[in-house]
This record gives sequence, C-alpha cells and structure tokens, in this order.
Amino acid sequence: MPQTKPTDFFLRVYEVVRQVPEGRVTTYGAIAKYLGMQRSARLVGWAMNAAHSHPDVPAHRVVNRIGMLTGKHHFGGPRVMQQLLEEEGHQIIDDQVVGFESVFWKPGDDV
DNA sequence: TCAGTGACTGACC
DNA sequence: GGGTCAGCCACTG
Repeated sequence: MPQTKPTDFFLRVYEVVRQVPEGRVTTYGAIAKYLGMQRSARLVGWAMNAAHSHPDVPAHRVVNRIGMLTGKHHFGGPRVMQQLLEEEGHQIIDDQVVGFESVFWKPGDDV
C-alpha cells in the first residue's frame, strides 16, 4: 500500500502480537521497533488498550522492557493477565515475568 | 479545533 | 547509580 493509515499501525501491532508464540512474551518497544517506530512504544500501549475489541490479540504476552505487567489492570482485573501468563507456563513474581530474557520473543524471530 | 492523556523508552543530568 | 525529561502518535472531551 502506498500510504499507511494511522489505523494500519494498530492493525500491524495486532498482527505482530498474534505472531507471539505461546509461552513467549514480547515488549512494547520491540513491537514498535519492528514497525519502525521505536520511539512510539506508547502507541503500542495505546493499541493494546484498543485491542479489547480484538479477542484474537494475546495482549497479555506484551509487557514492558523489563518484563513487568504494567497493563494488567486493563484485563478486567489485576490478576487476569498474570493468570493467563501462568497458564502458558510463565512464573510471575511481583508483577514481573521470571526469566523474562529467556522467554522474550523478538518480532520476526520465528522466521 | 485544541489541549490533555496514555498498558513506553532512551538519553541526559 | 538513580531520578527526571522529552518524544512519539492516536483518541477523547
């Protein structure tokens, strides 16, 4: 497409998040960087805020750069995000993913 | 139409 | 080594 609509950014974010393998997590910054907008990590967060209308988007697999579940309150409860991650085999301590670096998935790494 | 806000990040002091 | 600041862009009032 010759022109990138603002909403396309959201759709691309969703697309990247959907590619995150089960049992892995990624970061807002990684997604933003992958889309060529590393400085716009907040936009990824905003996209996640709007991702509620996209059930296919595993937003719980997106954390900040240190593996902290900063967006957990947006899941309808402070423990929902943690529970979802634990069901995928993660261990959450103090709102942080244990061994975050080991489960970190970089967009484009699956290829 | 304008200004403020937000699930972040990197750089600077 | 730790805290503060600015930047990015879309949505809402």
